[in-house]
Amino acid sequence: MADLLTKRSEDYAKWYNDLVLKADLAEHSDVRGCMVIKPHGYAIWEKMQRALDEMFKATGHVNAYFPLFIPKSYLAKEASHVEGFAKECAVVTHYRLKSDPVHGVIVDPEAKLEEELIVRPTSETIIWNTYRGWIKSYRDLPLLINQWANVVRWEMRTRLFLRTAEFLWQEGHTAHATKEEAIVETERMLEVYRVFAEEWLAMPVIKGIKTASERFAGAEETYCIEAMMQDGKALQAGTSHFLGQNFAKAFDVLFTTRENKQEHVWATSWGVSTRLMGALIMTHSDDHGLVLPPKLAPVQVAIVPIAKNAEQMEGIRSYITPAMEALRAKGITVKFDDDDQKKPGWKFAEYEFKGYPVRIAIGPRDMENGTVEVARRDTLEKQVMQLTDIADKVEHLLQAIQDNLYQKALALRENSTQVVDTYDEFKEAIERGGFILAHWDGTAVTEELVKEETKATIRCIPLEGDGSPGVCMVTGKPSARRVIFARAY
RNA sequence: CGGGGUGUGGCUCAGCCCGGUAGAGCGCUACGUUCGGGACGUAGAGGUCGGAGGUUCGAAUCCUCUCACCCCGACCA
Repeated sequence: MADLLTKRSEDYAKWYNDLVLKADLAEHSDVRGCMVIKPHGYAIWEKMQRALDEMFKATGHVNAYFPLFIPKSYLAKEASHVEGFAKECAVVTHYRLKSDPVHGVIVDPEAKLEEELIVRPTSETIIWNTYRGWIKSYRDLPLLINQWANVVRWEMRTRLFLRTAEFLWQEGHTAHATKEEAIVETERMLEVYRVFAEEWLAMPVIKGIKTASERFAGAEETYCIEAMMQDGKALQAGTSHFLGQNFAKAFDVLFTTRENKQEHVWATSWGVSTRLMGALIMTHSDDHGLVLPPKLAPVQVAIVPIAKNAEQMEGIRSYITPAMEALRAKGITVKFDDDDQKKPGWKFAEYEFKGYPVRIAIGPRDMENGTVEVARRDTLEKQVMQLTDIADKVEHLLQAIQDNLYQKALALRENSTQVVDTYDEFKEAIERGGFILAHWDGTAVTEELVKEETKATIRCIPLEGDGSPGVCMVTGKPSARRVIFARAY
């Protein structure tokens, strides 16, 4: 069965594509750059959504929904925002088709829109245009809103989950009375993302700030969490932006202060997308298929009965039912696979490939011995356990798997992080891959030079870790602290 | 948007150079034997060869155009 999947060591990109397709996570649609997210993939996304949504609610946010279509003129109101997104917008120019003897249907030339609409690449503009009507006084602030939505960015090159023309995400958009409060919000949501990445995805991340060239179009400051994939490349897993008063000024959003003065509000926005699915896959999965952290697995425990006939099947069912009930009482999701069309061996391979964290097999031998066979996906270890207290044992095992995945990913990142002081060392280090901590003089010129010569970009200026000053590895000019360079997705 | 590649049953591909009316494996259907790591046997079903035009007695095969997808570059959550 190993030949189902390209090995990571042979071709990492192909391994990823094969895995996404064969684990039934997603497939390409007939529309270029777009994907169909299949039930197994979507179930994982739903678990991410639920966990994040609860975290947003717990930090005082509420959900709303803003339109897919945005008047073209809105985009033009914030200068750097236009520049960032204009090149990749889908535009709606007509609102009607008509039948045509040759082509079936054609766009009705009579139905041209007076003002063309763009399909949102992100919603800052329409949201801030709306907020103008909602915010009049400091009493209306802060305004803490999130939306779950799809957005479209017409990308040249796409990859399932990592970069698609249409993707699903959440975007938070908040308004505040003061700069300080907006920055606190930006940092708070970044921390929410860190906790989510580490505790749910079991994916260690580094919190940092983007350089000016990597900053979100329209932001004063872009914060991010950066993760390292198994091939040593960096992946931006989430961003949180301090937008200053840029959008408030562009859309005229003023509020009356306590002192009865008119001021522009301060804004943030933050988002994570279905790209996290790609991050999840590339952080944990192996040559045997998908590996899911238990907290995000749609089904945590698959139970495979080994039965020759319906009678044995029922015997096994009643043997294991108390344990299943005990597991479910703990909130653990369990599937008893009584499909008699498929053989146990087939099921083993299938659950392994699709990343079910724990598999329990029960056959006649176990029935005699009062045991079950428990297999864990992360290490592929199998052991025979007494049925007694099996729910407790599995609960602990799930936790152990969650922890192990995080620790393994952390160890990989630490082993693949290099500290260098000279540009020559850097050029060698970047070929080995991983994160490189090096001093940088803070200029876009140096950043661009490194990018051109090595294809490595500054992933972020870390918020934590060694913050001691030094000199730039390229120019020798003063550097405030080491930054993270890497090749990135 | 440049450079390369591929389109043939559901999937992976052979056939194309050198034209003669489409094949394999997997999957699928039925029946039987099986069932502790993707079982086996027997019998079946399933294809406008991406699309359009052309050459020819005859095109999956040759020519022209076109569409889609994949990989590599320039741009990006």
